[in-house]
Amino acid sequence: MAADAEREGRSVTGRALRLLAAFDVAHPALTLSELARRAELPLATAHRLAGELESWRALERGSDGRFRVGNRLWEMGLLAPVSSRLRQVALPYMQDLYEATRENIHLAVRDGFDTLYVEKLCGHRSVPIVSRVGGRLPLHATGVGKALLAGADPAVREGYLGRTLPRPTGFTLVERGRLDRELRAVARRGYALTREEMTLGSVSVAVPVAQVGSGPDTQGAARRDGTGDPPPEPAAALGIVVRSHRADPARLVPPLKTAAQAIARRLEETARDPAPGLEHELPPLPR
Amino acid sequence: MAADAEREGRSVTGRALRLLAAFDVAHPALTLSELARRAELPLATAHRLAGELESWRALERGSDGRFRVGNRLWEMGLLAPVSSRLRQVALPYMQDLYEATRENIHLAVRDGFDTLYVEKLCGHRSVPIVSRVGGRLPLHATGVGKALLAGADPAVREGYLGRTLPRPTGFTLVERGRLDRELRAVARRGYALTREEMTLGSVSVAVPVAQVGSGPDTQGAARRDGTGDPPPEPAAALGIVVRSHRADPARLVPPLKTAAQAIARRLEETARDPAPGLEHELPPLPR
DNA sequence: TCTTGGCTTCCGTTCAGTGGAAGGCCCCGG
DNA sequence: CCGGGGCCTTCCACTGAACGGAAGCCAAGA
Repeated sequence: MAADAEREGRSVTGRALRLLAAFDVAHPALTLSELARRAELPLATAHRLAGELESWRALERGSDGRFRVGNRLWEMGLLAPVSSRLRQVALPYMQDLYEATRENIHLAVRDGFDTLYVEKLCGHRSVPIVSRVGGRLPLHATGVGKALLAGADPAVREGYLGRTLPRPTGFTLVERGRLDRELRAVARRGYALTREEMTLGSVSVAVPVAQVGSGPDTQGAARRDGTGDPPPEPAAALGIVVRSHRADPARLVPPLKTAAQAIARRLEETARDPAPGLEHELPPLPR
Repeated sequence: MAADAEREGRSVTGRALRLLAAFDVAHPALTLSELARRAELPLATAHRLAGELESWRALERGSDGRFRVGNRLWEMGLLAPVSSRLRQVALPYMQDLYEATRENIHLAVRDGFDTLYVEKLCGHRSVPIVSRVGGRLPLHATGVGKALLAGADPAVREGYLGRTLPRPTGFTLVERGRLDRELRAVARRGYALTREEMTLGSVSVAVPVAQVGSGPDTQGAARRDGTGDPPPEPAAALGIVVRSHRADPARLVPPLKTAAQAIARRLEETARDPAPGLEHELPPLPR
């Protein structure tokens, strides 16, 4: 740890990124001193680096003197594949699902040991829900999370199950054996069902969105041979959250599967073609 | 320029940010060499820095060896106020507008001399449109842009009008005098109307979302006195884009104004209260 | 008035960052 | 089969950019 701490912040880039990482949902705006404290940097250093980040508009400084994440960084972030490809492709299908059900529709990916929420549609009428776009929740307690974990690389599943898992409600499965069995069932069935395992009163149904042949050239050809590579981890998971007293959530599975398949297909298609129309973009140089 | 170029990339932070800035909509995935060329950095330097950014998950490297913007950066970006406050607050009202009209609903802010699109709702049925969340378009050619420019600081308006303006269609107003008159009219009316000035066949209507008293303590008190500070620049603009043959787009103004007012009010309210519920967030330390 | 806490600037020291060069890999064309 | 041209990676001696302690400024509060 001493060695790690030694290594981590030693590089300039590292220090700069530590400044950025000092922001989170609970602290979206920080004074210089707070920033320095949270990033564990000397004030003078934080001042210089934050100033530099500001001049590049990675940070912005409000009239109150506080630093916030800058529009430039937000713009950059939108270029991440989760947003610019996955979200883009999935959105119309998610909207169809929303309009048909008027419930919370979720799109998530696995990021390390977390469910990372990529998009969420909800109206006034939907169950209020803890998820947040860009937010994280444990994999084992959410519908989309179980769908992702069930399809994940065995090594990842092992690693996940080998830890002490948080237990948001009394219904959350945390014992290794039961959770493992549940995940196998999810994999077999092709969908995950979660009953109040994250939030009391909420039930969720989720299906994986299949990863297409990873290369850009596996097109119509018969998937290798019958044998082969273990099935690739799902690209994402698509889920719906409803009130627990709603009749038969399993009824939602077929439309979910249809949408997931369509998304997977479109993901594969768009993996090939070049770039969409470019416009009038990212013009101003900083400083 | 020589001096600028000299200054810009000289700092490590600068170099790192140049790497990030090498990505754009048309180039969301870059090989190391492309990255180095686009950032104008020696290959060895780009290699080292990109590796460091990767270890912090600001960049990710695909199985094809290409770098892409990382999920971590995307997550960070979502903490920017445009997304975490403005978008958050505006979204439900935008959805109401969408459900009532089924047309493209836009939320945008001014960023320098550009319209920066913060959110966009559109269904299958809406006019296909050039805007993109996180994308930029000229201020003078779009509905939201004109609403923003009309309310902007006079210095900004001056600066904008003093340049040579792009002319996406034959209907775009680019002569200084006419555009200036148009902007005054927009300010007087309280809404902007754009007829095929950006895209042939599309018309848009937009209203400003008022900036609330900037301090967190101007609450109920009478706005200073009658005299005072020039009216603050709008926080954002809200707009609808429809096909040009649709009857009377001005009919959309009242609902837009209502929504914009509601958004402004909620923005003011949420400016005060502390932080929303924090959860299970940003857990893993890199490397 | 004095204190406290936040912010900014300065400047001499030093060590992290630099980038040319060399080597490995793969693909293509002769 | 070999040579050339992409890519990517690693190495390492030099050097100037980054560091951060310290001092000074300002505003709020006691």
